[in-house]
Amino acid sequence: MSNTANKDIELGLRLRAIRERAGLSQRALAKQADVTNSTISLIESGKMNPSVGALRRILDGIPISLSEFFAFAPDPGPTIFYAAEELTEIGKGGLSLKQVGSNLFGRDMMILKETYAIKADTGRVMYEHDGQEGGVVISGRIEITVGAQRKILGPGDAYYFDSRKSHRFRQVGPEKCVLISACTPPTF
Amino acid sequence: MSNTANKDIELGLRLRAIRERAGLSQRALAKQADVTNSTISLIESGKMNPSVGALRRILDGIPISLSEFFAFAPDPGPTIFYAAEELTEIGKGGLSLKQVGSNLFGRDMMILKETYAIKADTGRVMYEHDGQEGGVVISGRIEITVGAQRKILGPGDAYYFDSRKSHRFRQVGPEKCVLISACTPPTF
DNA sequence: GAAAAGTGTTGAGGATTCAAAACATGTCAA
DNA sequence: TTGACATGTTTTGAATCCTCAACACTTTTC
Repeated sequence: MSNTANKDIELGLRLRAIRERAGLSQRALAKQADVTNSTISLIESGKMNPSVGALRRILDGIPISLSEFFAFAPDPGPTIFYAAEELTEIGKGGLSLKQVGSNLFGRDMMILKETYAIKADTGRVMYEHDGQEGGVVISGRIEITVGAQRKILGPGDAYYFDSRKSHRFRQVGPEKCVLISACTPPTF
Repeated sequence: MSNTANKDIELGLRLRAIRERAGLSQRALAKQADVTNSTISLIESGKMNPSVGALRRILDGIPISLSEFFAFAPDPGPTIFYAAEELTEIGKGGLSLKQVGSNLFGRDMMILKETYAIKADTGRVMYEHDGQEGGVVISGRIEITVGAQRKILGPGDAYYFDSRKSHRFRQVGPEKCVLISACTPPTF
């Protein structure tokens, strides 16, 4: 028994939870996974530290990816959903910025629905702040300048850049532009 | 040598890429990870199928989580703009996930355009990962379950929650559902 | 009720992992 | 060159995984 015994148990319980959620018995899973039932039993009871290969075969039989497996866990909680009318408007001028929730508490990101009116422009002054930002254009067209690069994006196009680069957004074309963006951290 | 040899190599190359990106030698990582350098060498050259415990110790020394490790896709790119066709498709089944840029490294966020076909469902298995996620619905309707809470969202509605809560997305209604989401972190 | 088939949980043994230390390069400084 | 130190690779042996098989128990079937 090594110093990783507790980790083994944690891993075992995780496997058991997922297997049971999938409605499989140890033997049924073993058959699909090309592993013996004893292996699964030992893993689930924390008495064995499986090889990655064995675990992979087992998870393939569920099926679930290794990445998903190690990310899985059960847990419940607080304020989550926002109706369209509830998005808080923080824009000004020809630029409407609708924020998902408040930016203040314990948020790692700010998510915005941005609507640029005809010729709306974040201005000649380029913004620079810590963090990163990205988004996807929903409708209309917008010209984005990041550092020395400039591009016009249309519906479905997207962007992602480090916010420390100077950047500017400018609506172009005959139609207002809507995009969904996210930025981190939520500092202003 | 088993039938998982190619998988072993894949895993080894993955480890090597991440280790080198972290600027660590095999011995340096071995010391931090409380593993011997030979173990790392054998894994990287695909001659050994490590135990989960060993791999965990090694990744702790980098550090990177198991989930991140298995989610990592070697694909660099300082790109800023992405044409609609260039968004990388990472979904499966009735669920289309189009990612703005490709994976983890140096990114604080992942931004997705998610398209749920009729009755598409992320499944009963609930996911957990560190970080937070949020999004805005563009069209269609979707039922989102987060922990004990459940709600149906339509165009313009939004959500934001801690990713450690178990969550599930399920398309409802007669029309496919499109939403833009962001999640954090692909941390390091 | 007894047989049959299901469940998860143990031992024994061959196969594999993993640590320790040697091996094989290559680089840098004297 | 020579030595000192870095890199990744390989060998050897003890520890561990993993299979096969049997075990103990519950549920289903006749």
